[in-house]
Amino acid sequence: MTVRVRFAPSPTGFLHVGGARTALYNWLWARKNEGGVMILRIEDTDAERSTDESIAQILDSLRWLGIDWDEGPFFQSRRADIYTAALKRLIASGHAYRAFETPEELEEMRATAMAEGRDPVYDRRSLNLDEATVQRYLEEKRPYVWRFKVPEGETVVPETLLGDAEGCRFENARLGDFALTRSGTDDEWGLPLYNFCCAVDDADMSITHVIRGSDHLTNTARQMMVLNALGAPIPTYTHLPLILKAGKKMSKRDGDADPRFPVSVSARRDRGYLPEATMNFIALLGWSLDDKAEFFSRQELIEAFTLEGLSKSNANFDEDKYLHMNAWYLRNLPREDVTARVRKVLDEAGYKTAEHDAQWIDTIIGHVIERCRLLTEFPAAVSYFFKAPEAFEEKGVKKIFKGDAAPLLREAAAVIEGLSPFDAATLEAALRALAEERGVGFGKIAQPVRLSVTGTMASPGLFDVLIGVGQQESAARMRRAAELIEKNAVPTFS
RNA sequence: GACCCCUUCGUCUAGGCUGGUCUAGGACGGCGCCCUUUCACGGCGUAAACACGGGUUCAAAUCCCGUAGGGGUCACCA
Repeated sequence: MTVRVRFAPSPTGFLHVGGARTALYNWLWARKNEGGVMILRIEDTDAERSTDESIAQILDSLRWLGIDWDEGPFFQSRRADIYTAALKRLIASGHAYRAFETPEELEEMRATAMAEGRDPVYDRRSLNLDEATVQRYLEEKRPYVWRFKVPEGETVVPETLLGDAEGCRFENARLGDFALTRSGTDDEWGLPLYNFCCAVDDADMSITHVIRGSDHLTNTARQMMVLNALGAPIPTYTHLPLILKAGKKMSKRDGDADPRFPVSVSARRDRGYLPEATMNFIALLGWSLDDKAEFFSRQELIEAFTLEGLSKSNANFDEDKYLHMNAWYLRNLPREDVTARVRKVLDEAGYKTAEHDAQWIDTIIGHVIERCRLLTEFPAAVSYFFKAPEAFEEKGVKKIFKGDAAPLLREAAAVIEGLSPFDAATLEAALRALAEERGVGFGKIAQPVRLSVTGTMASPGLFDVLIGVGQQESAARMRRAAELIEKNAVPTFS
């Protein structure tokens, strides 16, 4: 049997990491199985909340992650005929009936049921309406919804992950006669609702495996009842544990409130996360291969992925681990690949990398690469290679720009200026010689030099920095720093 | 509240189906050491968990029951 899966987002906001993981697992399952088909279905039956902008952003995020699809995107909003036909079949077979209650009546019904300790489900009052009353209501043009008449007994959701050997069981009556459509009249059919469309589409698209968040578990029982009523085959279901944020379900409503920890995929991209790291990290939130494997390329993920490897319990989103993984990819992806992406970020930050020697750009990126965890950290990290620091780290100035730092800097500048060739070995020998000559440890020279050239106390190896900055420029910066120290006018930042 | 689901280090997890090889392994984070001109990277080491209570068994993290805790769902949203 060919595997057919779908990712079915509702375009009511951006794609968040939970949705991305659902998409990923479906995609992996399709790609892993010979001939597997990934379908993208946009569940936009809620015209009020669905937006074109969301659709664009969701597709964009999926593409960025490298998750592609074989069929679709299909839009439920354009499949009205299919749902109408299915509804007619349900009506004809006695599985659907009109319900005339107003929202207020339903609200009251729920409140009463709760107060009496019953389940807050629809009490079927319209089901028991006699024919004459129904006719009268219709003539009065009273709006109504079509409700699904749940059968007696129970529904056992065939679950690959949760529940017991058979799956998860639900008592149909407790699920209630849910609405299939929004309210309308005979002149104008009400628009179909989620549980109905979803079931119809899963059948219509011959979906074999439904992989989605476990927040849908109770919906699945409803959808199965519709599938059964339609005589459609039942796919197997896999309800994924949820990704928790601060212990609670991660939702679009959380938004990107905290800019440091956004939940949307696009905001993560903007923050400087790599798609490779994102995919890898997300894959491991609820799935694992064994007790060793951590890093998976796209292809390795496809090969390793199994439904058995899924975890049953909810997972917390660990920012540190995500960051760590991103840093790993920065260091381990092919260098030219990373360089290209970093150049883009640098250009966006105004560095105009095309105006510099490509080899030089690549070299300085190499110098800071293991000090950056996000693409967005690069502009600040390479700043002193492009321009002299305007201010110096306050802590460093206090600690290092003191004593005989200024004369030492002037001497070091003179040494550096006269060097030929200007390479790491020569530089090191000369600077060490100077330290020895002055009877100080190498750090006494290295630290002021670093601070004067970069403005900070932390940097890549000193010789790399000096070579990257350039012979004359380095010497000039050191002299300028000496001057500032002597005038006691070093501009600082903290 | 009702229903459903889940429960191994702070976090993500391996192991659980097929009880003994688990004095519970890995990773992130923490701490310490090494490398070292700083910061990183890297290396080494270390603290840290089977929710609790009963069973079953020669033997339970693994099987059963109960309790507790957590999560999800209870729309004419998806």
